[in-house]
Amino acid sequence: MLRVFVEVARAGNLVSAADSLSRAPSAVSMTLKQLEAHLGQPLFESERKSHLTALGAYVFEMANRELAHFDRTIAALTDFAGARSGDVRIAVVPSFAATILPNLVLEFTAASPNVRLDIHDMDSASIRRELDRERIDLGIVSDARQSSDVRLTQLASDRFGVVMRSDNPLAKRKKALWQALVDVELIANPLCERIDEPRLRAALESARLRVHNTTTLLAMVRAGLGVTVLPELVCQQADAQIVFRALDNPAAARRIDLISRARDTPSPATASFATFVTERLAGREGAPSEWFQLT
Amino acid sequence: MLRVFVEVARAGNLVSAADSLSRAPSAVSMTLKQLEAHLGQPLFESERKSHLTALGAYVFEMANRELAHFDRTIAALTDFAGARSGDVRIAVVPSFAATILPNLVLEFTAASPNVRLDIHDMDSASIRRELDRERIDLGIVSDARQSSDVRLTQLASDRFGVVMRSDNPLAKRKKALWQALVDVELIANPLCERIDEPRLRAALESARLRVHNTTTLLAMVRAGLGVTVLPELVCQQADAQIVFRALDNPAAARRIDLISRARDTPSPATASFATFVTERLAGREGAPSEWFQLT
DNA sequence: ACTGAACTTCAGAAAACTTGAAATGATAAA
DNA sequence: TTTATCATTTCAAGTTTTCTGAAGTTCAGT
Repeated sequence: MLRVFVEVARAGNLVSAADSLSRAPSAVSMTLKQLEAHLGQPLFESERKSHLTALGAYVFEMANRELAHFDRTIAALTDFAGARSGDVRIAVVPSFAATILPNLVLEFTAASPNVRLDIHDMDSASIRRELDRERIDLGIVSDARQSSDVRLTQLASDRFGVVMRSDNPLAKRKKALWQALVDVELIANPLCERIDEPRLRAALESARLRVHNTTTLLAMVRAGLGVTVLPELVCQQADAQIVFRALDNPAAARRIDLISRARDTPSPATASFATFVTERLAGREGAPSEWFQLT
Repeated sequence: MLRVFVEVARAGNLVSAADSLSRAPSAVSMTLKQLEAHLGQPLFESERKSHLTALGAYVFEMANRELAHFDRTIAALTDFAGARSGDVRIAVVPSFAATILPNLVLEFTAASPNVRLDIHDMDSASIRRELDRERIDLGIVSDARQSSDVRLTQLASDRFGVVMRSDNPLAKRKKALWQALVDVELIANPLCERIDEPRLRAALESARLRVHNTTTLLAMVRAGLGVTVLPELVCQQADAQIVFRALDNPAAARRIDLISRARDTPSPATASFATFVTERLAGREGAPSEWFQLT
């Protein structure tokens, strides 16, 4: 009713208003009459709808404001529903956060300027905890355990390999890398200890150094203190002095998984980001540098 | 749709929401489904409508605000239309403004607290001019001339009479007052000069004093400088020292008229005040003190 | 697995809205 | 003043939307 009235008042006559409302003039006339009946007063001075009464002027002003307000509300609602706005809280393992994530975020925010991403980086166990506490909406973790509480999607498979300084003799060797590990100075680290391979286990037994922090670990390798075994993604952060050689036969890899609370329906913005990340990366293997091309 | 959704979200279940909306549950269910279809996302976590999704929570908040805003707008519109709010600019001749108007305003504002009255007092000619310039909505004037530009309603008839100090011999006389004027010291004034009566005209011819301002005029009478002829309403402002004796045979009176622009539809508030004043006073004659009883 | 309450689906009924034709009213030109 | 024209309203009939009650499905709690 208000929309019809505003259009007639703006147009100054009923016929062209009916036209822009895609209604027959009689329909517009009747709606207008209903509104006047509701208010108990005429809205126009004469039968020709060109001059407003005092009431008409007042209603015109108020109705314009109301319609604008309503349209804004509906736009906000559909934007939110269409994930064109909203907040997404994400926690990501550091290696992914430092390598793949930036490009993903760049592209996503370009497509969805009104979605705000709130990104934390922490280890997988913390991510899982924060997810349970509803402090984050999505997590990107490695080797997540299946559970009824989480919805899990594998994003990629991250190969393990030997990490060494470029002048290391092993850098030229392509095969039998597992066997070679036994003979070199190996620096242990938590990431590689989950691999179930006898030759690696043996090498780790005799390791004299164990380093937790990745940056420090790579610094050790760069200093020539030894080689280590890491997922390819982690090495991406290192410079050209560091060389990565994938371990084959058998291949070893960790999964990179996207997790969310199974009990909740994700917010549209969250769902939108999750879908975006999944479609960009799902099930990808091979060199991390090829996982993601910026379009 | 928003109203239905908000009610269901508030109630926490569909059946009682349907009840308070006076709809069958199936109708509510369908409306809800439509809204979800519009948004492209579910609004509730489960089929049982107790837990909102992130989208549901957002829509609930926005819809609540929107509905409140809308209801306020509609209330303002119907208030204005029902003249329960608005502005009325009125110009009134001083005698009326000082005597009858205060009680009228008192009663009107009590009944319509959201109508704001903007009251000026000025002479009839100025009122007519201000009305034409659309600087006032209503005028209360004396002896307005009929015209196609103004809508005119007679509010009352204000008798002329002789005004004298209480100790004047004329005060005891009830009859033949016109004749008596010839023999007394008459103070001329513009108001009485419009009366077409030969004996008054003769008396005015020989008047030695002519006073425009009413307050000064009454002060002259009070000082015993003579008697004058005034409408009863004007004398209401005077104290007990002043006596008014109506002139009969023939009776003389001025009209008090309510005027507004004929070309405009008055605003509901204006119409409401005009109706109120008219119904309270229309066509009244006799002693002004009886014109208006505060109820 | 059963029960009962909550919700959904469906088809028909009711209400609201829309339309085109004809009548009415207003303005402008003859 | 009359006539012509155009805008608006009224009316009856058609169309769409919304609503209802009955029957079916799902879910939580026994």
